[in-house]
Amino acid sequence: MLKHSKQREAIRTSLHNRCDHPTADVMYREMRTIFPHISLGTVYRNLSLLCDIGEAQLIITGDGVEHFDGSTEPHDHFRCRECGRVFDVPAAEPAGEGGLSCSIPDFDGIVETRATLYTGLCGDCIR
Amino acid sequence: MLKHSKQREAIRTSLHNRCDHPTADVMYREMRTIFPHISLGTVYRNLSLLCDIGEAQLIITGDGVEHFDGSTEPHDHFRCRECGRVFDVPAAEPAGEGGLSCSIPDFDGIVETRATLYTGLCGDCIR
DNA sequence: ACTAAAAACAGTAATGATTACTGATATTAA
DNA sequence: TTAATATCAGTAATCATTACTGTTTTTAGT
Repeated sequence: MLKHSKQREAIRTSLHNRCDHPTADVMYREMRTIFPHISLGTVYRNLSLLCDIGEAQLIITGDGVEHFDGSTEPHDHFRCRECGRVFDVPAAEPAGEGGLSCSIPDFDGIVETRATLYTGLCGDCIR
Repeated sequence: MLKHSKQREAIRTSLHNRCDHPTADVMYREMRTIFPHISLGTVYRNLSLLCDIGEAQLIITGDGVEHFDGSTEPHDHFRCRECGRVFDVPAAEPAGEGGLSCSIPDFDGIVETRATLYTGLCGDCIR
């Protein structure tokens, strides 16, 4: 049974208002401005919980840390290898006509999720 | 300057002959049957080196461990959430006509790599 | 073939992100 | 109001990966 908590509410609100894709540590530092005694474990637990209930999504970019995305709309990501920032990009394929199940030809399993990650140099880092 | 080593050669050969996508630990256990005193650090170092020189590729699946792929042909991956195995699947988009640079519309950066990961249930785990 | 420079090694310690544990506090259904 | 329990803060444990250290192996140049 899920109970309300100020900490979780603040984490969820902040994540939804952000346009970047913060790590748990970044969220922790932001939350400490509101709750000076908040625990890093609380941040991890609630971010994980928000992902479980579909109000956030976990992004693995290969940089060794978990990123969290407040948007659950289907879209892809681009990580700049220079500055490390993660940007949203439009989904490569429209979710319509067949959906994920038809994403892989000649495959006898069930596809539940698809995540596409681009890497390279962002516009800022080229200049 | 790159020097030859028996350990690296064995790691490379084994990785190229495998059809799965082993972790460093799996490779370590296999290599110990050939070199009983091989170090885990040696396995990590050489797997990383093979990736650097383009003879292997690192796959991040979000299961918390690094997987390595002996094939550098462009293709995507599917990870079964039940058994954890990682399968190859054909690349979603042909590499031709424009290549990666044109993968993202209205993007002012440079796209160097694209990795698509599907998750779900494999055929075996459905049954 | 001999030798010296340095690449690679085995073994081990350190790092760092994430998770698990513990006793206290806050929330909520009855 | 109260009892049950979800959540909390604080801290310790876990575990994959990386870094360090002294030794061995490889190889270019003589």
